[in-house]
Amino acid sequence: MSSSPAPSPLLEDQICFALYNASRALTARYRVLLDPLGLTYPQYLVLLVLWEEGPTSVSSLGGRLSLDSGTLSPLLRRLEQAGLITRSRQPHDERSVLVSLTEAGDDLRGATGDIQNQICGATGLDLPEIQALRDQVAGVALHLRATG
Amino acid sequence: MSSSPAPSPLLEDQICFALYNASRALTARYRVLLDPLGLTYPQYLVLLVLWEEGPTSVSSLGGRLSLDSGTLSPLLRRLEQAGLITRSRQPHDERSVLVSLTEAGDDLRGATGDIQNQICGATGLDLPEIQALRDQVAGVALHLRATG
DNA sequence: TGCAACTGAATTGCGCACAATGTAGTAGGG
DNA sequence: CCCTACTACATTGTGCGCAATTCAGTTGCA
Repeated sequence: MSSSPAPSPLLEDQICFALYNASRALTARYRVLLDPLGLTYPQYLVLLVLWEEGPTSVSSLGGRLSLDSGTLSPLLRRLEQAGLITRSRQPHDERSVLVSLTEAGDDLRGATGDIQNQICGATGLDLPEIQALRDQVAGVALHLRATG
Repeated sequence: MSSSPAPSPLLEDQICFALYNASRALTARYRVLLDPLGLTYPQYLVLLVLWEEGPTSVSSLGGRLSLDSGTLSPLLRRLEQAGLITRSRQPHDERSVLVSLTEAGDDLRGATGDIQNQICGATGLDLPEIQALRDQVAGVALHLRATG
């Protein structure tokens, strides 16, 4: 008590560790479900955007997912090699790359139908709780990105 | 409406993406604060445990942080090369490696004192809100890991 | 028109995460 | 005392995540 070793915060007290830990735990649950489809979790997120929006530029994907080309370029290359997407330069602007689903990529949508239910069940929360927590967490992320 | 392209969930509706995104956003804020100290965020977490517990085995660190030796071994090697920790085999069990802070590693504790306040401020929440959110998120992580 | 500034992707380098494997050390049963 | 099983850690390989750089293509302006 005399030299007071400074009050460094306990690990479990930190919101940051809670988010970091929960995010990894959730990704691990997704891994079990996505592995049979040959997908990783970030790849699945990219497909979600493509299923929702149709053909999308790399920069637009990056905007939705907050990922830069350093992450997306190799990820998209692997999806292309897997035959799930195609990449083509936009005619009116050769700098921009348009990412489109192949038929195989579109067909995967059906195979992922039940994943969401299983994940929600694994959280141990009911749907209103999940939605409330999601909105709170999304609000924090928005505030962090906006004031960065 | 005729062929019903299947109801794949919207990205923003997903609790998983919210956690994934918030975790990365928070790590990005830490990066700005930790970079001047030559630390990464996972390295900072390891130091938090060592400041709290004192000399700790690799497996104990892994238990606290939910990280395996594949992640911790190279991370600890970098902390050792930076002169912040030492690693030594336990005399009574040569399999176990005891991780201890050097004086430089212990001194870093003081330099990290204000980080926590700055991070809390960056979330846009007040302290009770942060604590409530932290407990909810930690509960989800616990449930996910326990039922995995 | 020519050229500087800008933009969108790709590449490079480094540090996690994590599965799978390897290895040294320990413990326990015969 | 062996021999097997087990444990703790290290290593290898793959895929993010992100900063920094490069490069082709575009835009704007003198």
